[in-house]
Amino acid sequence: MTVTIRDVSKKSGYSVATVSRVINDSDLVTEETKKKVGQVIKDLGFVPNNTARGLSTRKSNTIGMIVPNISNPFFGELIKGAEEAAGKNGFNIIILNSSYNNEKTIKDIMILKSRNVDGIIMSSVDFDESIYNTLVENGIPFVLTGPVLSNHKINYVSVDNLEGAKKAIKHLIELGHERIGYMSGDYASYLNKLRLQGYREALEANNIKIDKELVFKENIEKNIDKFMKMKSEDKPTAIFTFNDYMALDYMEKLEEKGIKIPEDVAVVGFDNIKMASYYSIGLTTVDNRQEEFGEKSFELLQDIIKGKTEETHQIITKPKLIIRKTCGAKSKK
Amino acid sequence: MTVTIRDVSKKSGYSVATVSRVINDSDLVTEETKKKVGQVIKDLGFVPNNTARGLSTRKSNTIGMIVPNISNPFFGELIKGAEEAAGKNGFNIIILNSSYNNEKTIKDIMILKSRNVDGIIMSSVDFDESIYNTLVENGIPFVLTGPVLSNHKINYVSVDNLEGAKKAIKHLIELGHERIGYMSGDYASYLNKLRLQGYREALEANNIKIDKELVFKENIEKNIDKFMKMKSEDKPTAIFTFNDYMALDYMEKLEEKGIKIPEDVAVVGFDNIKMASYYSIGLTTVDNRQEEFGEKSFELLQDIIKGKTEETHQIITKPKLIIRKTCGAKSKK
DNA sequence: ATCAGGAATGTAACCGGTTACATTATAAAG
DNA sequence: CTTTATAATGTAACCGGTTACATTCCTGAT
Repeated sequence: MTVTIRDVSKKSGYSVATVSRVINDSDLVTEETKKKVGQVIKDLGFVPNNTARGLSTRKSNTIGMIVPNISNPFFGELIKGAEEAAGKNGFNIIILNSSYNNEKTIKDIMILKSRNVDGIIMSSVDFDESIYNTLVENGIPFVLTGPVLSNHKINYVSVDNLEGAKKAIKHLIELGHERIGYMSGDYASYLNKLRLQGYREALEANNIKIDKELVFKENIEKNIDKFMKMKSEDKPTAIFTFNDYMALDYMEKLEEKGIKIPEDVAVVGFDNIKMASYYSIGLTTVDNRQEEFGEKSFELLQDIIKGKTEETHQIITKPKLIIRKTCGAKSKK
Repeated sequence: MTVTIRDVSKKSGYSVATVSRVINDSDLVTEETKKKVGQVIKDLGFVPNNTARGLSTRKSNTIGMIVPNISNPFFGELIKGAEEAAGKNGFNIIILNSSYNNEKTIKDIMILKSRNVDGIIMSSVDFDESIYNTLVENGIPFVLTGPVLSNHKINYVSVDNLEGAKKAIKHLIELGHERIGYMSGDYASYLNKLRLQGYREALEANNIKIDKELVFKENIEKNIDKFMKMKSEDKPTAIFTFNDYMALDYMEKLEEKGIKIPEDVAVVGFDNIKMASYYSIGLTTVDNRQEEFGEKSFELLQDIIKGKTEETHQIITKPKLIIRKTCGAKSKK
């Protein structure tokens, strides 16, 4: 039923090898034969079977992508960028949802291995030793997205988190704030550490001494409690949050308590998730351009797969501050 | 380097056929041999090569999924549901982004064909004849998500749009509204038609005569203009929008003009996108449960692939009204 | 005219599984 | 103790491509 290379061979009078060469646009074959065979291919509606191809070449032109949560647009954009770049290069993407679970991630890696993917783009928040080992032992090329805390030299693409945090803080300082708080949750990720460090460095660079009381590292409820109990003159006049999701959460809680944003306290987030841009929120934030990320991750992975590069690469993109309403900056309108 | 079935065969002393049977848990093989061979498989770390498997079985255990925009959480949730259901059944998903482009969609279908996917879940907004033909001519099982306007009997999973619209309108009527408007954009999709019809039927069922002036079918700007120019006694006191994205857009524009929601006009959307749930928005809307959709789509597709069903199926899920703030209903809090 | 060497094409093994069919072992029946 | 049916295992062809190596065909040099 399905048309194979041998059908094309028979009908065209050329051998399967030649047909194969035509398919792969080899320069071992004349322009004339290319035309003739090409015509037969069209006539028969022949489409090369990628599975068969993959078996003999040991390549699948497929890359795996493991993300914690597909429905989170943050990852959605990442996937979109990667998918587009992949498509342009004849690759397709198999998506797996790890649900933030490392055991599941390892299973996923093995699934991808059995499918002979050429490489994996990992967006695992908590990249640990067991994941690293699984990837390396199975000889699977991979690229990580996001900042990576690891003793191993690893390929990754990440935004410059330090720089992003600094831009946010610098902007707040320029708006006249001196008591700037940092609010995260109580889960101490490496990412959190980096952004907090950026916060500190920016303050120091502007000769503002760091007040430990302004670094809120408990869970959201406790942080809000602490904030509410502070004397007004002690309260921060601006808050930089670990990420946009948290910023939204904090804003919700603060507004419930009657705190006005940005009048009483300015807020700046990180990530620039879609929701941040919605008018009634207008969250000022640091854009880390997920889509571009996805694209770069794929490109790096492709270079690795094709053996264009031997060393590991750490690609750090520059973030951009998106000024909206919650920081209290005057809009140009 | 990679361990193959023949390595397992050699080391275990059994033939490749028996090893293959063990892998596939065939009951043609003794429990004892299963154990023995199983041990060798473990020892060698053998993982069956899915590509080779796919070549001989002509199955890939892969399904393709074509969506218009991966980064839109609406589709993200759909993908998530499908991915999870697929994973449980040993399937993986290749994602393709059609960017709302039908030509791209057809190319994507051919790519998926060359990859021998077992079936496709399509979430094409504008499912036309050419797409239908491509799928059928290539003998690819497929399931559509969303309502389908087609002369052909097609497998699809959709929410009951009529019912959803009716629930929304009924709720507004119960809140005391009599002048209820319908606002869409000027792109007349089948989906739009269905929801508009639900709106009409609900009004009629409640003996409210339909006022053409309250159906806004121009583009958003024009509709807003028209609304603003209406005499206050003519203005609708509540608006049902085609979907949540539009609801947000309309709300933004209306609030810019000083119209308060829900005091001046109540708003109800459709889809229950994530943003709708955010506190400062609190959009009352109709939930069509995308994730469940993805799951059901996969399950239906699987039945078709496995030949469990001959006829076509139209699965219609029941939507649920999510009452938040924009409809003006008193909150229970 | 003869030959070397490169270009174009062909032959057939191979990738790593599956499975129809063949064979052997095992047990029940005559 | 055959015969026969059945269960367990083995042999080898096959899925549809790729590609190393072999072959044929030209062209230009001697």
